[in-house]
Amino acid sequence: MGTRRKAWRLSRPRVPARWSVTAGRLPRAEQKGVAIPAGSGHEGSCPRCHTIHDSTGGRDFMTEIRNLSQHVNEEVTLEGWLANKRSSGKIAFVQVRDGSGTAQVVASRSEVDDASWQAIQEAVQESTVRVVGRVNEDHRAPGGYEIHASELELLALSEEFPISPKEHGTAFLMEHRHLWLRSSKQRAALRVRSEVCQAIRDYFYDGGYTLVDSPILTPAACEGTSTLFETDYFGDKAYLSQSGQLYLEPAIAALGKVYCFGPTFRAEKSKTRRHLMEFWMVEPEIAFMRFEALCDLAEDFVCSLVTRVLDRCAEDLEVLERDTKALEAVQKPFPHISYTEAIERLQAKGNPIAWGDDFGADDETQITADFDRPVKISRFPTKIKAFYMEPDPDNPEVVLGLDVIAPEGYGEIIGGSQRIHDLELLERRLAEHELPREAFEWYLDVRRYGTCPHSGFGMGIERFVAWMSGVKHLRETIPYPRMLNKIYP
RNA sequence: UCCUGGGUAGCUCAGUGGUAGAGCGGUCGGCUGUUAACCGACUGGUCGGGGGUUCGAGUCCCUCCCCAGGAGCCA
Repeated sequence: MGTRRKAWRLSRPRVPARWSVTAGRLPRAEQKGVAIPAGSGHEGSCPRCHTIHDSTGGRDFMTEIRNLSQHVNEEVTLEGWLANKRSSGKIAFVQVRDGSGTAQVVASRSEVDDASWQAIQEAVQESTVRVVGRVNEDHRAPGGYEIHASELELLALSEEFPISPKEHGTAFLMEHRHLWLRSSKQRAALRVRSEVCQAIRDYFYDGGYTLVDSPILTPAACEGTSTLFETDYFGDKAYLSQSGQLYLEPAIAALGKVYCFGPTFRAEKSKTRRHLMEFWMVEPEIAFMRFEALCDLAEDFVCSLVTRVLDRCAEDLEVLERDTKALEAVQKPFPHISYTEAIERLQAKGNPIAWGDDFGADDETQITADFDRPVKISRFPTKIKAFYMEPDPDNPEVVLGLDVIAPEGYGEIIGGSQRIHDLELLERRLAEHELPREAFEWYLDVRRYGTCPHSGFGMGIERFVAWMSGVKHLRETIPYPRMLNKIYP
């Protein structure tokens, strides 16, 4: 290491980055101590919080910054990235980020050894460091806790970090997406995403659903409408899945209530803040569920997720400057209007839309503008919806389809329907949509071998996370967005 | 694919026909409680590519490339 260090170009400490300092994250609800069984190889771990014993050198316990409040007046060891540094000659304030939070480290010239002081001078933004010091409560420190360093070791000097303290354009940031992830708002949005995904799994697990993974590589279009990514499958054509729904329907006969949750792909040349080429979708499908129950499920599901995010992501929402009042208003029941009523409402506002037209982005915004929570719209004209949707028994011109539109312009977050369970009708619809019958034989089997009414919906994860986070563009709700003609990094 | 707005220093931008600019960054120096620290000095350019008009083009014209936002489609 010593020889390596000499090879590095020494440079002066950099001026602080503007990245916000989320110091000393308090432990989340689950982060309680875990008992470490003897002989597990982790005997060195702190019994009060998840810490990692550094087995390579038998050094002190390594503490996660989120747990600092549990170590007041104790000496701790931290390893992390230098997020920011300010210096006044004989005293330095170093913000260290370890993934669990950011902590302020205070180093006085008179209290650290020469090597540590030299390391502090040399370390630049995003260098990795090891800090040993005592945890103090101090109102002057962001987060309320700071570490008075006794030692600071420069583990790896960083090259000049491209993301500097002042503003950057989105094009530049997207080129550096892998580095942009380190900034506070990006970290907060990804944590919200993680929480949403966990909440989804918990909701369905607790509800008795079985996870049924649908294939990514499929032989044909699911709905026959979207443009799909094509790939070679040993000489045959295969397509990246745009929905798992069709593969879920056979599974309900085996497992009753099922869901899939994974990436989906659309090759449409959509270039808007509400579209990605690769996005994640969760799709429940339930045997014997009729339309009204589906509407209730979608509503309950959304409310459950919103509550969970408000409950567990308060700190992240603050970093994101999300107005949580708008989310707190999301309570049952959601307004529920028919497609026809939605058209009438739009026309009353002077919108030239006609019955039979599909809603555009502006139309959706106009509809939700009247409400403070998501809006359910149902019973769409048969011809603008997918082939598998069950006709309304009261009016065969419309189908038992449901869209849930998020407020604040985030658009359609849920689309679902009761499915056609009658074999003959489904065969007719396939023909009307000019879909290749032979490719759907397996799908028709669901109706041949003991059919039942059933329903399901799909929810786009990124749109939901964007709505929760108050982020305007979906690209900031997924770690590595795939966008029109853009696949780097 | 179409519509609109852009491309000037590492980054964000100003510059509407006459010497290429600012802030931030970077480098050097100063500062013992900083909060996007601050103060001083220094550093920084194929003005997206090509062609044209002009005594003279970052600026006007043509063309191509790239980026952003939106439309259609959807989650």
